[in-house]
Amino acid sequence: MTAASPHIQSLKRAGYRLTQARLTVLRVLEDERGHITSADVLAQVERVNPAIGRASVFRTLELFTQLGIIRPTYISSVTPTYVLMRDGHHHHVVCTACKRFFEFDDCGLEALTNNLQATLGVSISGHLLEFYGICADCGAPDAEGQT
Amino acid sequence: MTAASPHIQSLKRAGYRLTQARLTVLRVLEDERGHITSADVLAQVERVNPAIGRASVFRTLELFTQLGIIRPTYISSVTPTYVLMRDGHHHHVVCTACKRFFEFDDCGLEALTNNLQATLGVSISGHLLEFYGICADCGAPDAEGQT
DNA sequence: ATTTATGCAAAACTTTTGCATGGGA
DNA sequence: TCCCATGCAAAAGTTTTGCATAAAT
Repeated sequence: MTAASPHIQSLKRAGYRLTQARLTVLRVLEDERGHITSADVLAQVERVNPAIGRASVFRTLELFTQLGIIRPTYISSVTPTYVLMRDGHHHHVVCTACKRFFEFDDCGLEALTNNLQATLGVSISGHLLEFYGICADCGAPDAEGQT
Repeated sequence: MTAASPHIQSLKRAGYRLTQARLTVLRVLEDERGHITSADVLAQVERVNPAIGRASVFRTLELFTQLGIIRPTYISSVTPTYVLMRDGHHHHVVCTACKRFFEFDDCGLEALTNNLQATLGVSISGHLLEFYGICADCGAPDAEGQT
């Protein structure tokens, strides 16, 4: 009954109730290891617990975004892809051809973060770093874009 | 009538035609200095040239995204905010409270980019770096609320 | 016992098609 | 001239309300 996820902690710390809808959405997000479209969250939640309404899923996604638990990004299509912000940050490389992504941990942005906080007077809580490119599998066979 | 913007160059280099719709959308994007929602692009284009249809605006935004000229991101709301990718990259800090953003140029990600290309075998063409935080105006030096 | 959060289903929007026609190269 | 790209308007989706009720704390 104790909240295992640190995300649940921030939820309660912010004064929100831990409901079935929120717990289910969080589990779906964590099961997908942090990359999932809103449409898929909707589908998974319905599969796991059909009693949960779509509206609650969207309301939860918005709440989680506000709390910095997740971040919507556009990998492809209209539907946003949500990434889990572990420790407030997330980094990946997206193949613009096949839309696959490759996460990586070390971003070395601590210095820049501190620098920006000092320079702009902003209190930074997290970041998203997204690289775009063509993965090895999609690799350019044509000779057009030489870098 | 030569294309001044380097973005127009990449458009033509990729074999696409320089049409009124595309030129107008690009101008709107550049006028807004690189941060504008799809809804605002739509509105601005209609204002500048009512003859251009909504569908073409969306088709153009998608094309520009594919070409790496712009990148959709979620600053707030359902509507994506498009950022201009000058030289393929873009960096900013977003205040999660007032949604204002602060661009900055130096990201120091060259080493990481090379490292990722070598490690993952990906050919990287650009990146988006987004910091989240509370700006000086929104962040009360005093703990609680405003007022 | 209090409120907050939910579910439902329709309403509100945003984005996408299909196709004949106009406009670039 | 030859096609690509457009415009139109309806269709297809996705996300958001409003409100009575359920359920966390």
